Amino acid sequence: MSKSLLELTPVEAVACCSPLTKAPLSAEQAESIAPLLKALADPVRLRLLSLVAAHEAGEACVCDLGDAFDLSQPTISHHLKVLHEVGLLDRTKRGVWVYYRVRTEALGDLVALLGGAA
Amino acid sequence: MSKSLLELTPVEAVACCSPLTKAPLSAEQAESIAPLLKALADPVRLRLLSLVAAHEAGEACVCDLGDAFDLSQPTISHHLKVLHEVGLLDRTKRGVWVYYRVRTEALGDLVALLGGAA
DNA sequence: GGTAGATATCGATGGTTGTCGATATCCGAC
DNA sequence: GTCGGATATCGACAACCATCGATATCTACC
Repeated sequence: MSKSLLELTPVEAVACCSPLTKAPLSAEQAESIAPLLKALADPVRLRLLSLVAAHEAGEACVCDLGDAFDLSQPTISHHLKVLHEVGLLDRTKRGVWVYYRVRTEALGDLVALLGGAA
Repeated sequence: MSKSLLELTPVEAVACCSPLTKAPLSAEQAESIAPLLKALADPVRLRLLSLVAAHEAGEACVCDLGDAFDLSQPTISHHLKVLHEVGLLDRTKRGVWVYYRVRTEALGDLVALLGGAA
């Protein structure tokens, strides 16, 4: 590979490994993948991801997402940023509004890592 | 269902939902599932799970696991407890030794939730 | 260019978590 | 029964994180 694992985003790193049930993860692999799971391991972010994924056209405007939560606008923005930074959400600005879209291949790679592909 | 979501272990709860890309998770569902992902979202626990899963016969003795890490024995024990409590690892004591085994159906349910089954 | 609305950033704070050393518990062997 | 080794629990501490209010930035529109 051309880049070190540590230079990759978590979603890129997760595609590098065979299923964790087949061969033990190296320490470096685990360190690269854990941030992706950490991003998912929050109830608010789980729901945000789910809301975006299940939204029509596979994308959702931030203005639609906040209403589902009893949280401040900065907090929602923070969670979306976390999901974006690990590579789970794509971000597009159209006019005043910002739209997020799920990077489905990222979820697919994670599923493969967890052994789903078998 | 007979039990409330909140009475279930995370691995039981994760089997309750359609893939999060198909329908938005409820707040209650997300709260039930997040602990399972939180348990996975640590590099040491990822490697522990992987080591156990990839070990011969699908189970591993604690005495075999500690050597792979530069961590104290209580820390390894703590991480194994976390994985056991959320339902990802089964625990069996044979004599002085304790063996852990991956609950593969738990991983399978998680994969289904993340959309792997499609 | 000034204003209003949408989203992001900043700084602070309380709660959570990974780690450790010390200690407890459990079990087999002698 | 007691000794030694394997594992778990406890209490403490530092690092991390979710959340907030205040504020900044960006864009369309008048």
